[in-house]
Amino acid sequence: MTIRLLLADDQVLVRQALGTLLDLEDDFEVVAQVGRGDEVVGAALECSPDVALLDIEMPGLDGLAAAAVLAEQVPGCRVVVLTTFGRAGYLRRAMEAGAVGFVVKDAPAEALGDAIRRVMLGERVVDPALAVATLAAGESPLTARERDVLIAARGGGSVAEIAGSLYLSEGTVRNYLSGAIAKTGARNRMGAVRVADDRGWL
Amino acid sequence: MTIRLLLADDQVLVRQALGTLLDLEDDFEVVAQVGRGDEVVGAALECSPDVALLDIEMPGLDGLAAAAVLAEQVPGCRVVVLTTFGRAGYLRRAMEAGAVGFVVKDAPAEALGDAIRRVMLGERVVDPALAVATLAAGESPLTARERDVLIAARGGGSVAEIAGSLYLSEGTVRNYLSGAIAKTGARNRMGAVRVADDRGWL
DNA sequence: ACCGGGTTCTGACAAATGTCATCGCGCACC
DNA sequence: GGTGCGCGATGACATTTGTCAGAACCCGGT
Repeated sequence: MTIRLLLADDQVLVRQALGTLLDLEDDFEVVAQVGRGDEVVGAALECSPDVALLDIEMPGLDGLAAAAVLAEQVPGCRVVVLTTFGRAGYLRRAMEAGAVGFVVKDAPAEALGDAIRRVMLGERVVDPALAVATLAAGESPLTARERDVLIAARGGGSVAEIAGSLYLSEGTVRNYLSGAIAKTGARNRMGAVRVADDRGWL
Repeated sequence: MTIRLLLADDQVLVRQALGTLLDLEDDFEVVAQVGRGDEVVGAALECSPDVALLDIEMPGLDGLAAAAVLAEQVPGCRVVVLTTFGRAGYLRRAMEAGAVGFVVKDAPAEALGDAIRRVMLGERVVDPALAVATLAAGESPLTARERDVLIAARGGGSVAEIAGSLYLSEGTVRNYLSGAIAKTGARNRMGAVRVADDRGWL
């Protein structure tokens, strides 16, 4: 009895390579391949895969959002997030989105097959080192607005531009920025953006 | 007669998948796989591949630097750069480093095989759209020092920290930063870093 | 009804950043 | 030998950031 797989990754070359690799295994069958997050659900409804392998960085809809929709609309399909970056926040958000597995592209190929087979047995599969890092990063101490401001600041704009895009006064933006800088332990905006981003707080 | 390939990519999963994909073709044989830039030359000397496929983002030594060393020390080996990002500056730097091919991971799998076969015939292979973008981005207008300062600024440090790490006075750093901001058309440090980075000027 | 916390604003202040003019030094090019 | 350009520095200045206190509002909990 073969395990039916859906593969979502925006890099065609990587997706095809991964597809061939997995198809070589006797118990795997890649039944759908998509290159955009917003095509995931449609393909899953059509092909009813057992496991969906989702990259995070994708156009249209990111893999985490796609996982959330998938968990809701196609409950029979287990989600394994497969990503380049073993960033702490990604893991937490993946779990919150209903994923049951999390594999980094740095892992050896057997680890992927292994993970797929184990989630089919009902297990949750996560790299232990990454799990520790995630716990260490902890919950975000940022308020919703501080988060918004940091996201807007990521683009590199001035306080005036951030204020404009969020319809806030400049003083308010400076206040939130100040709070975010304090909470992240950084010494300026750039540092705060980097820290918060790394920890997955954005 | 098979074409001998060396494959360099730090993401094990991607590398293995790509390896299997290429090995399935009758006229390809993957004779070496490495995960770090500084292992490329050693492996090439040992296995004498016809074509080296190099990712750019790698630990140790980046793919562009590896390409340069390879072109010098193993002249019989053609270099094809294989990267995630079709960023303008990468292409130029790859060409300067002696690469004869440039393939984006967004391309379909046949494009890669095609590129390999064509470089073996002595052709140079580059995605035309990317070539245009590269020409549009133009040569870097930054002086060597402006570039250094921007690179140091990328980490998010203050002027004092940048000055310290480059052994310059703070005023000088501010001057270079100012010049870089003007030349990139940005309105502050963050913007300048982003623009210059995107255009491959760093 | 009261308290606490998040949101939004203002005003004031210090520190960091960006701009500009100007100087001397060395190197390459004509 | 002069000219131009990049490097490195200084000083002065305007602007932008970051910090802090205070005040008003809304909302949820006790």
